[in-house]
Amino acid sequence: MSENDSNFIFDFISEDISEGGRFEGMTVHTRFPPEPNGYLHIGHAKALYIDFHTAEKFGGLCNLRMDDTNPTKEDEEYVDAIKEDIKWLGYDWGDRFYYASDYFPEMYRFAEELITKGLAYVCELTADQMKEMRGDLSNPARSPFRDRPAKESLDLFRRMKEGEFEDGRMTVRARIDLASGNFNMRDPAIYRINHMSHHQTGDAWCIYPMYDFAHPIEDAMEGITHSLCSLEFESHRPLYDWIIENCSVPCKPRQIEFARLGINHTVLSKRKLRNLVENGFVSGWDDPRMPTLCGLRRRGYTPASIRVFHERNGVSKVNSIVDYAFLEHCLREDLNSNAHRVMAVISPVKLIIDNYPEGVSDEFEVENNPEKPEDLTRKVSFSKELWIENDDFMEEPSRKYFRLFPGNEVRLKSAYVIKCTGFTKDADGKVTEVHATYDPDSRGGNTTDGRKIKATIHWVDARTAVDAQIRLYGSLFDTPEPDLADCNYLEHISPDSLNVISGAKLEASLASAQPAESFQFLRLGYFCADSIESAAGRLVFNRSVSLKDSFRV
RNA sequence: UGGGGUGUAGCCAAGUGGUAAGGCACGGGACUUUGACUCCCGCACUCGUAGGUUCAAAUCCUGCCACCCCAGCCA
Repeated sequence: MSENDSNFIFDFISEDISEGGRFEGMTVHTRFPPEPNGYLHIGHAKALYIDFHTAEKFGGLCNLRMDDTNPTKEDEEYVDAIKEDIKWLGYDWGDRFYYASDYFPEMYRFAEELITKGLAYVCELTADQMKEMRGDLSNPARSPFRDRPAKESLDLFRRMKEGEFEDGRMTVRARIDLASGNFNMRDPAIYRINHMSHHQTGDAWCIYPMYDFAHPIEDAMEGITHSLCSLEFESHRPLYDWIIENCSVPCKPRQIEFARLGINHTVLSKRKLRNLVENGFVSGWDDPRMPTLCGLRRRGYTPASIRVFHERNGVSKVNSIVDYAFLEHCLREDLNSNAHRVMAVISPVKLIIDNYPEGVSDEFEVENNPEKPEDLTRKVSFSKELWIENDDFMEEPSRKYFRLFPGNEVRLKSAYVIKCTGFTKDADGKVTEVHATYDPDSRGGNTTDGRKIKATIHWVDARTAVDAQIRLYGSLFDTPEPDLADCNYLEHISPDSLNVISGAKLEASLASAQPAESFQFLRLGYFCADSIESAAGRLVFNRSVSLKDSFRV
């Protein structure tokens, strides 16, 4: 784990499980409770990291639970996607996979218990009336049904469950404090009527529990000791505790809140992301421009890089916006030490080695990763005609340019030292071919007379090169913080956030690259094999570029 | 205006009465079979702010300021 693996949550938990603490001698148990109404994004990965890592830290367990108490917004499609993304990220919930809906029967009984104790009642205020009677900062809320006898509420609640009433006709409300400064305590609704088929329970229920009532019960049913959630639930904690205190649940979990993640240039709102998908601004939840886990996966992000990103960002209660550059740093670091390096020429120009025999092919052993000799080498073919990067040649070298220009020597990575002898241009003055001679004694790239070669460039054999399209992905958004701006964020989608470059040349070894396999390309950054087009041999690669280098204005 | 939170560098973040860790970004240098990577060096006399307590305060006390969350039958 990271160098500084401590945070305020750990401090609370340590205290809780030590002598005299509320969970003395107990095993720490956490849970990750997504609502299956969208795909997981990098922000959820922070919660995943916190939930799973915290459990692990204390030798405990973390459950995966679908928080599916509102069938209106949820769908089975998301359940599978969420599980897949969590597995990909590398977290394991073992056999502890649950649905909040598993506990609907218990929740119903706890609601009955509250009513029986006079701590809840059936309220017939409409949504609008309830809003009107909610009160304000200086006036308490009201409800004419608050003192309804328990027997009557119990009867109505049963009839609600039997489907006797239409949607919205009545609710069950916890009887707490209509004058509380905390609006969540002003007799919050705990059950509502919704005649809708649920993706797990079908038509078994037409009343569904509200989050504030359901969540503490879900946690308690699973023996969760620490219910970690984001800051916006801080003012719900008194209600969480009230439910735990007044229902005869099997354990008393403690809720601890942490700040959620913000990343600049990045929208992390499920609602907005869904909007992008549904309106066709992107190709889907896994469009590589999306901050979803599946999008990042296609973009070439490795699970380790995302985990490390959150690990190093730390956990606090400060609403913070992390630089996107930090995420990129975490990826580069991982790729640099773990990904195979390959050669690709994005903007090719032909290099002809005039003194190299025609029709002859040679092969060079190139290390896959200089930092990891155990990753061995691959063979790269070489011949008289090669492709090199357009900007590795200059007709008139500028100051401090030490790559290829007439008269200059340069090393072809792992191959030979060559000397530029000339070039040809077309009618438009564009360089079409660069000519050079090679030093036959420099096989492998080392000179025999000890002369120093200042620059090394990458290349691809023209005879075996694979043609490719490179997709350049920039940020989807141009404003620094579209997520924070209360404006029409769709207006801020950068029209150039996707740019396709054709005619790139790749090393032949990439012909068999697997989708979503990540490579590091010498000098060019990092790539991910995204998909292989049906047209034979055409690979499509994503190239992630850092924002400052991107082509955006 | 009620309740709940948070303020340490451009961005994260440690720090819990003993004289401001670390990372990103940035600037400089060394090295290099890629100008990448790696490695060095630099980057807060001061912790939102004003006072107070103390030999000593980012840490304790008081006032003020700024920002975030809460009045869904969403989660």
